[in-house]
Amino acid sequence: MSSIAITLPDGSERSLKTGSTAADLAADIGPGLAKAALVATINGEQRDLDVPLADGDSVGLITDSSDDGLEVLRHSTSHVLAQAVLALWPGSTFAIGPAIDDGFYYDFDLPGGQTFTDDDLERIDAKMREIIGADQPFIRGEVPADEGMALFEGHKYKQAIIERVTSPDAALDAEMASEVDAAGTVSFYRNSDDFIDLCRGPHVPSTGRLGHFKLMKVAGAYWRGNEKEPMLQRIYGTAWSNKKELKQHLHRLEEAAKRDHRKLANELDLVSWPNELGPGLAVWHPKGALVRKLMEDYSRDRHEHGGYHFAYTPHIAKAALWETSGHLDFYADGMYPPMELDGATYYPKPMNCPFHVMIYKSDQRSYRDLPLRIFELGTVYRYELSGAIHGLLRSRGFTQDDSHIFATREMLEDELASLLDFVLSVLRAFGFEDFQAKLSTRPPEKAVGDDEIWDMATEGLRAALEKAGLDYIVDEGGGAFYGPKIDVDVKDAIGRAWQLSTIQADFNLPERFELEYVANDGERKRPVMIHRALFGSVERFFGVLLEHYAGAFPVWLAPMQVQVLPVAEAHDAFADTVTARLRGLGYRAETIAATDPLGKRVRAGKSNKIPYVLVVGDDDAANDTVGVNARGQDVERDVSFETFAARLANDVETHA
RNA sequence: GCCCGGGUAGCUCAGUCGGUAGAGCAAUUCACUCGUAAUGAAUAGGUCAGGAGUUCAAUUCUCCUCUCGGGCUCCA
Repeated sequence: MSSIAITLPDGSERSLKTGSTAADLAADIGPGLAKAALVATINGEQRDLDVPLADGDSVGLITDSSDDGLEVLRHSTSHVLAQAVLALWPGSTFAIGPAIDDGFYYDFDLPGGQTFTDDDLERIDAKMREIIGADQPFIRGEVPADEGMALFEGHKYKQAIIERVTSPDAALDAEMASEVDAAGTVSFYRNSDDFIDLCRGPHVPSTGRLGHFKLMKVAGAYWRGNEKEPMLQRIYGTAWSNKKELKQHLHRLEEAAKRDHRKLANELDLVSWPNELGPGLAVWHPKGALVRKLMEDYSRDRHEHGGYHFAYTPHIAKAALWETSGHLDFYADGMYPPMELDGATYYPKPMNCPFHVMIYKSDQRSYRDLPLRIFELGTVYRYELSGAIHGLLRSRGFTQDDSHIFATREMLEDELASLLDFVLSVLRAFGFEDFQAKLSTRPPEKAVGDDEIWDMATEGLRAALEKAGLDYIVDEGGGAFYGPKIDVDVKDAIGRAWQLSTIQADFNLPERFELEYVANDGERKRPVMIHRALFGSVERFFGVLLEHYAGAFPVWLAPMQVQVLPVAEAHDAFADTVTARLRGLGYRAETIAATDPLGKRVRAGKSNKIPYVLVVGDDDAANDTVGVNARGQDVERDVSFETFAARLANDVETHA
């Protein structure tokens, strides 16, 4: 047979000469595609373009306009990074280098424990561009494992990978999966006489296809992600199909940096982290505290109307409580150390749950009392690793909007459904519209509770998600040992996902604390507990809101809602009456007296992201009007006070 | 906790190849009284994160500590 038939993704067939490769197919279809194609899918599997095709193959061509193509491009760029580093640091060795979101990384071990500095990135970048300029082909080879070991003589991490993936019971981890095939043979790619890398592939045909990349940063990373293993030197980069995409990505990073809540907290005078306090401990300045109070007030109001009972509990408790709860057994590392006094040992609380359990236990409970919903804004202290601390998003002292719901098994499903509705409703009130949920089910080992209750709770959570019409993924076996859970992520204004709310069933604490209620048949039964945090932590939620709104809080949350600017000193008195009237209506308003020029005061108001900056002059004093500068909008002159007040009222009412 | 990089005025930063520091903004005072994103001038403000070492001399070099940032790990 001198020709083969190939099926294309659209179902059409194409006839090619025997021995043709995927690259030939691309060329046959058109020169544009020949240039753009990076890899092929052959019968559903990604392969290099130089792979010969067989009669009857289904073949698709992947370009850099697809996610798959970008991934290949990034993976190939990581190889070029490795080649550059190995060339520049003789004696260095390399571990793994996968594609990741937006880019790639590669882990290295430099001789003599050397480390990269930021300056090294420039040298590496230059070397990489040299390699790309040389347009070296990526040539695949395959050898048995033992030959592979010889091929990577002196490269212990590569050898470890070969051993790992070719051992019969190799549990392939995801990171290594991109390195090799687990079929007793290993594949590698040769770019030049000096460089080969263990790799499953596929790769772009040659290094000349690459180039729109930027090395971003140097970081330490443990070999195999295990803190017991050696620390390797990781270089991160970003790579795109063209210059414009790369530029846009860098621009997005800049925009995200502008929204950094730590930067905004400083600029807007909301929160600070004095070194004197210690890592992960913040002080809330008046403006930040005001926003937080508004958030908390809103939360309390919703909970009050949602059938919750408020509670307050202490910040410390004796060791016995934490022994019963189990925290000292499995969470001691995360707890602040104990305080000894009066012959007893006290711990700061890392969680509120045991206290709410105490409230439950303070009385004999009937099924008629259930569900019992306890709510507290409870401040907890956790000893987070110093390197894990991140502004308000991860701190050592924070306030959970913590609810514990005690219910019977029979009530579980309805309760979970209404809880989820409640959570979503409150999140929407804060301007979040886009949600993604995760349902985590029973872990394969070590779980408490019988099958029946796990099923009931898991199905209850699933039903709640279905009923709410929420997108969700299932993390099989991802639940805690004490019960299944739902985590809710929200997407912010620039598309980043934040995990905020959680609803967790708990079969463990009711056992440990021997909780009971009297059922309608007089029997004593064990209730189920549900942990539910909505903001997660007030501090973290505040940080997320700050980034979501880029500091421009909606009117109902803005620490200062209106500034009134008299044009000149002659108008100070009228400005004061406008301010006083607004305050009388319950708004947060202030006059900025005419000591500075108007332009300067307008600018300051805008910089502080004040929702409304009003300017009042002669005309306004005469006609009881104001000049309205709404944040982000053009000036409106001669607006009557009443019209403006109605607009404010509407903004606050609708949370606009 | 681990790897890398930082810490200079309230803020954003410059600077000193070792001779104890500078700008802009902010603050204060004075003048200007102004209809929409920075009026002008003057003044004040710093143990150059802290400690130790080397040196005639350290903010600068070295070491340690604290702390911040980026990652890793962790977040039952």
